[in-house]
Amino acid sequence: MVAGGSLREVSRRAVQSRIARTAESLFADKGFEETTVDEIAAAVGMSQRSFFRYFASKDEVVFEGLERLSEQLATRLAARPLEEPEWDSLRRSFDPVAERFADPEHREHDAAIQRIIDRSPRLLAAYLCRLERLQRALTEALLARAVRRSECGTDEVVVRAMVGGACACLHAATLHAAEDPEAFGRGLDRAMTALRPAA
Amino acid sequence: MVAGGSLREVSRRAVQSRIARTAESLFADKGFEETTVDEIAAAVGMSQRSFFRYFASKDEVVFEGLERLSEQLATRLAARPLEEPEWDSLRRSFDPVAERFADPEHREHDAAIQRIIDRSPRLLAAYLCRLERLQRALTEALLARAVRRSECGTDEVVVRAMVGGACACLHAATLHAAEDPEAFGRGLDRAMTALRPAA
DNA sequence: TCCTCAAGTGTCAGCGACTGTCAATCATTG
DNA sequence: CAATGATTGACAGTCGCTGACACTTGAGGA
Repeated sequence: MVAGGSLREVSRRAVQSRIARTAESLFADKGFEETTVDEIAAAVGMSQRSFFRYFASKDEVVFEGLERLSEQLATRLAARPLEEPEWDSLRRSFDPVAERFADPEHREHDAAIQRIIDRSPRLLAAYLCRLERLQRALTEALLARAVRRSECGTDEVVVRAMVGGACACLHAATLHAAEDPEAFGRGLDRAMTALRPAA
Repeated sequence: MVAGGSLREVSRRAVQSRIARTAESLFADKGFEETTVDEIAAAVGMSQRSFFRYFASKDEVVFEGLERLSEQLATRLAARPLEEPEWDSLRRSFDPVAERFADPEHREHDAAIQRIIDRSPRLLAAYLCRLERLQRALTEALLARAVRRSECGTDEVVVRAMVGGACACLHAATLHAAEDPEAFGRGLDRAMTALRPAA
């Protein structure tokens, strides 16, 4: 577990976020598909080849921040108390997302990114892929918890479905928040209350 | 609403499924990413350009059948009785999927396709995209139903989340069925029973 | 001080998905 | 038979992305 990273990694991160900022403004202006990697690289002042040394693909630029948030959720879930009902643990692990929506500055930025994603089928696909990966991570966390509680009879399908259901609530609230950003938290709570499993 | 389509469309469909069959066997042999469109076209006996006249992208070949199944689910849901609880309607609209898993011939074919999808990140993304589209369609169907029952107070976020939860059950059962195809139906029922909303 | 080594970069060449264009072909219809 | 419209192949081009190689630069040791 490395916290900050070496000096080299820090400067690498700095370049990455410079690229990301530049690219995002281009995407917002012209759209994702209409912006070529060459243009981004030129705007940053580097060759196309170097762009691909910082990001494995054009898609990744957009999801730079989301990746970190996603990891945060998984570690949060793992840190919840063992006795807490799983549904509540899932809800609590979503808190960082709600906090981002509460902070106006982050909200503005995230909304811009979401607009970019919604307008590009390719990006939507990539986004859903990340969501799927998040679900796998959350499922593993819950399964590991079940083991630690020495519940041998845990039904993997049910856990997977429950995580999927919770993430569906998150996704639905996010879509809803596209129209009314303030309503994210309330929407999420309504959805998760309505879908709460009986057990 | 056209049922069969004109003679031209029928022959077009025939060519499409010939391409699809050829492509699938190539994918199964060498993998999706490792098979070029040129190879597929050559194997079918046409130019690459013509391939793209039948399929908008290389991805689409794989999802030819799934698309139809998806439409089937949406129309099924719309046809369920108004009084039926939404969760039950969703479960019933999934019946065609269960039936496919029950039929050994279809199951074999679908399992092959699923293996292809699972081995390619790009295809997984495309698959999740279709699932998302299915969710949109199902959500619309349920919302339309609420209108017909003249329930004005329907919470769109909750409906969206509920559909998402049901589809999460479907997805979880599908993943589970990758290991044990016979267990699809049981897995789906366990998941949907466990996640059934209280209301 | 000079040499060396490693990291970062630019250039170039190439692959594969996909698109636009145009001319040739083929079947249909009058 | 001639005109028309749909289908096709051939070709050229764009864009995302990768591999190979040469160059620069800055840090550290001889």
